[in-house]
Amino acid sequence: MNGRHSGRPTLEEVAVRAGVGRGTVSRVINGSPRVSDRAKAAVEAAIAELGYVPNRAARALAGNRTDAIALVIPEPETRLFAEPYFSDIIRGIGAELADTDMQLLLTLIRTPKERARFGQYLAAHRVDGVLLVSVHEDDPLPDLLEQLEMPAVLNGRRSDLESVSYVDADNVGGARAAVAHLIDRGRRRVATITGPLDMYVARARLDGYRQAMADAGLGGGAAGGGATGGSGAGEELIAAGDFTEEGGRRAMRELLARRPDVDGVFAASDVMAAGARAVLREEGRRVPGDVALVGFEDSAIARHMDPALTSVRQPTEEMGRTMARVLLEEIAERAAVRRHVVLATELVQRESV
Amino acid sequence: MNGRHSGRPTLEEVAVRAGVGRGTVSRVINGSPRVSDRAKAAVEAAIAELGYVPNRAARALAGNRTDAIALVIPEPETRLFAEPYFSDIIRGIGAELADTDMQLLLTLIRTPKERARFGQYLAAHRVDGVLLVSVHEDDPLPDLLEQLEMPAVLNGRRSDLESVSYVDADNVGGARAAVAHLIDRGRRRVATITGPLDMYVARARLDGYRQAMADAGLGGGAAGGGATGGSGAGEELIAAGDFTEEGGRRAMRELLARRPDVDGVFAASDVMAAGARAVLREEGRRVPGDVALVGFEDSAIARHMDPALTSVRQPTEEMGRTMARVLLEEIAERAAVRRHVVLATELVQRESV
DNA sequence: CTGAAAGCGCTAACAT
DNA sequence: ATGTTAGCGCTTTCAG
Repeated sequence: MNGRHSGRPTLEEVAVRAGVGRGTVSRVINGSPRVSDRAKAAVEAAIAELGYVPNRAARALAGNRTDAIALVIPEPETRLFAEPYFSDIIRGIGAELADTDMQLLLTLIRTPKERARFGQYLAAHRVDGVLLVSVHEDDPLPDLLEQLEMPAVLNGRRSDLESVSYVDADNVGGARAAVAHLIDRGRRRVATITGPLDMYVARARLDGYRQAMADAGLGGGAAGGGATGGSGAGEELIAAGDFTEEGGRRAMRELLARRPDVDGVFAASDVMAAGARAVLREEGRRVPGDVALVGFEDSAIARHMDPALTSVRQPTEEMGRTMARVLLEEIAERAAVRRHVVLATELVQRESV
Repeated sequence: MNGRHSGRPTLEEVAVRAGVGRGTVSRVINGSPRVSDRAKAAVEAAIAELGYVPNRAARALAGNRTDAIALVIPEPETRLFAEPYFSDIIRGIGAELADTDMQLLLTLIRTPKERARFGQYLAAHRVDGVLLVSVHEDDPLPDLLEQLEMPAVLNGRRSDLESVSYVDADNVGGARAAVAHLIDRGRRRVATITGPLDMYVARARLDGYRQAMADAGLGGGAAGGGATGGSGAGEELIAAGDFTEEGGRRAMRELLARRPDVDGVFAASDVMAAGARAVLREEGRRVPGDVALVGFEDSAIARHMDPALTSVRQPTEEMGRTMARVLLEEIAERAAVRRHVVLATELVQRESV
């Protein structure tokens, strides 16, 4: 009735080999300080000799934890935000997790049904924490996570009042710098192509645009303090996009129709900037000669865009790293301490403008 | 000594509620046919009422499996092959796994040390199977996997003699179609920019080039049957790249130096095609007027390249799907049946050339 | 067809 | 400091 060993040595065998009890072996493995050096050495030797590797499942079962975290990616977003952004995030997360024995579970959520099932998923204690990217304002997942008291970190935030821990780029600052740059270069009729305004990131970038315009005394709207509201004459310099190239095209056409004299455009994403540039060229405008473009670097295509195109770079990989670090901390302390991290962006000037 | 319930209902509770034994509940959950309809109904009702979700750790421990597979990505490759390729693969894998309760573990391997640790990782039975992308010819991982009798599926293959299961795109066919296309359009001095020839995928694409050249009676080398060997006058139309844009530039310059009269180029990746195009333009050649370009679509930038640029499209997402499907099959049958799947590519003609 | 019982390998509380 | 013991929740014989 015994002995259908799966081949691999168990903690028990290590204990025997080392001439100690199982408890001691467990303590050594988990780095408990309450072990004599002698015992510790013996155990470590036995582990090495036997090639012992702890069984995760057993550990998870007994310890009521999984040593795994989930990276949740809503499927639609994966397309929108151009993939390299995620790649970098993932790279960062991976880098941070490398020293840990924490596993990274990839969880793609594509349907509302799967979204619903996610609750169960978490409930089943299948992960110690959750990393969430591309959260929309009305995303119920963060609240669910909070209810379940599940450690979680968002990439970005739903609003200024985000309660769940998050790591975000300084979108306002980045946008502001981008627009200020255009203005510094002598552009006066600077327009912006926004992202979908139900996303905080899009609103933040629009805010940055407004602030920069206001700072320069140009009529970019009512802002200056950070409020997204505000309307006025400058509104005709604002066109809504949706972070897609086609959206960028549409918005650029709209802008051109409303203000043929536009001489600078800040697009809230490089993909939209690419679309805008295409339209500008079709319309016979020189870029950046007639119209200068600055985009937010969300995607790899930035590297393949017009070399003269300046853009706002986000510390994407660093964000991934930070997300993981924050999550690990949150898991370590059982307390629900929320952390809000905003990382600086950088204006990468490609050429003349 | 008991009762520090974690809150969630257990199989035992379901059994009590349904008025059956634990064994029966387990059978129902695992879809065993050896259960009466009555018992099954009772158990299902109890499960629904209690909101029972099986505990994966317990299951893994008792069943000696994990219901998880690992997607292994060598870090360096992640950069090379431009990320969208992976994104699509992952999307496909995710889609296929959605109906399963199989988990996807993301495993980034960046250092030789981590590569070494991977053996332990597997040994600890932490996954039921492995998905491997971007395998180099000298990659030891596939062999390790085979030794361990671990179900595994590669994306691509190390050579024509690959022993491990794989899912690959028809690189030879794609390259051949691309070059044939150029020749059909009247190009006669068609060159190729290859990938690193220590990768099968690069050799396969070169083979395709050679075959098409030979078919047309143009001196593309000695080939025709698939051998990569072969030299001759046509060799000067072949330049080695490394799948990077800069590599594409270098190769293009080389080509131009050797054969200023080149009128068509098949680049083994779109990233290199982009580099080649940049050089061509710098040199004052019109693309595709003077020199027509066809690239293999590995990356998203294809979408942003010259609209006149025709390219070879791979069924990337489908490949991911297939990989997952094949792996699941391999896991299901305990036997080590190797499957080799080659999916067709498609020539996407953008415009005139 | 279905209970009962024996673990899977580990952690953690309890005695020493 | 360390051995012992009792489970964690599930799968799987083994008897009926």
